[in-house]
Amino acid sequence: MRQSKLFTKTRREAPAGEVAKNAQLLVRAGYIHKEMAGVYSYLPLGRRVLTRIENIVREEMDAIGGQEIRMATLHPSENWKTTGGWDGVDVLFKIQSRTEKEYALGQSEEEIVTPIAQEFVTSYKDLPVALYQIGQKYRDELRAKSGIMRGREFGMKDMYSFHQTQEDFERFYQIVKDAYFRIYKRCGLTAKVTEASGGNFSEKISYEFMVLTDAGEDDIVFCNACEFCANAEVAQVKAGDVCPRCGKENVQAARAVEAGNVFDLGQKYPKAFGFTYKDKEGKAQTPIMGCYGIGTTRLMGTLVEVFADEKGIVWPENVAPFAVHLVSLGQSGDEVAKTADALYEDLTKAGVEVLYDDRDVRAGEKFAESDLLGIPQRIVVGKDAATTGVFEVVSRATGVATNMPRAELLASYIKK
RNA sequence: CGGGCCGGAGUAUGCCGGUAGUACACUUGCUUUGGGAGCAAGCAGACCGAGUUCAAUUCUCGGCGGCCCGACCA
Repeated sequence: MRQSKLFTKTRREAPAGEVAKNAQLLVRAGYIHKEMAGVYSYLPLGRRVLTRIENIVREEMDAIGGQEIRMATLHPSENWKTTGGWDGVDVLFKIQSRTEKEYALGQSEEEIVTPIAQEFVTSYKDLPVALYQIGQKYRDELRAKSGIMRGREFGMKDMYSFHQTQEDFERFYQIVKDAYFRIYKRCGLTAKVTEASGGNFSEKISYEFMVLTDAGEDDIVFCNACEFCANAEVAQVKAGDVCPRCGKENVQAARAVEAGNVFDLGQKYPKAFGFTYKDKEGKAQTPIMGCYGIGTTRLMGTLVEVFADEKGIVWPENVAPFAVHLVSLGQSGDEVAKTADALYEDLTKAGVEVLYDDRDVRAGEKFAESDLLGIPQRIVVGKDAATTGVFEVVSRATGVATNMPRAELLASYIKK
């Protein structure tokens, strides 16, 4: 992609009154556009990052047998009235058509997925099954805040599983948990899982996946030697105490952001819809249900919060909008520009995703913008590169620069 | 939902009861070219409603919108 053709521009100044680092940087760098409080559009750069995050989530969900579907986000009010959510869920957006028919906007999809499953799951042979989607969610938050971390419209992966027994749900939960940890790891994050109450959502327990970052809203305590982790508000121990589970190490405290959750829904929704299947004896049974969420847009905001430095965004390799930022310091038509053009062609042919800054602007502006955009690797093409064929490769995260001859540079990408 | 602050060119801001000024961005020209350049010219602005006043962008009230703190948070 040639930067001269890229839609959007960077800004020098952060938008007024925007305090959240993720929103400041993503708006300044031209990744997102704010529509209103808690609602953002994703511009080409932002959409690329979000797609990469979604693809990581998609791969991991597919790998554990999840089947991707696409559910409606405009919901019939009847489904919500059936489960009690119409009056019971305060963040539910309710809308009315011009003929005064009522609808809800999806803030979660139990009310849709349960009747879908009901139609196709009629036998114990159809279980277990896990359905998921990646899409928009709408929540009527009283106060949207923290940029894309807590909006009224946001992206989420939500998966729903149905099982014959509680044991089978527990088995599947362990599989999902491992997949979640792989997702966070691939995004460069460290996560812990806590047990929490299910809120008004479920009388059963729920699990929250917490990513360690000072930008979080929750305080947690955890153990490095075992899986112990709890919300500090309800924990029986505090930092420095011996771990209550393994006794091997002392508990640590940290700030964290909730980046995923799992709810043991029991039979609440199947019961509400009268969803049963026939067991081996031909008797009607009600399935056990679980749901599993990961906020994709929140994950994107978390990555900005965790990795950004004073110069701008720093993307982990696996989610960056481009792998390489090729910065030409030449002016269109000169030898430097021709050298950069040729390298751009070769890298693109090699399958490398390159953002090529081919604009006729000054070097300082290009470097400042490059730092702001946060692409992991920068290749600088200056006078030296044009004459010697040696290119300067700089890591955005570490700032370390290395000089590589053209052939070696190309080979390093072909290996990958 | 309770409390606070705010609302002006595309963006960010200074001053002000009576010519709305500056910077960046954008357009044109010249110079410059390895860390957000310089000069010159140009384009472009008061959220809505009511009230006070000779006169309101400025003061008052209401609405709408934004941000922050708290509460809330599937």
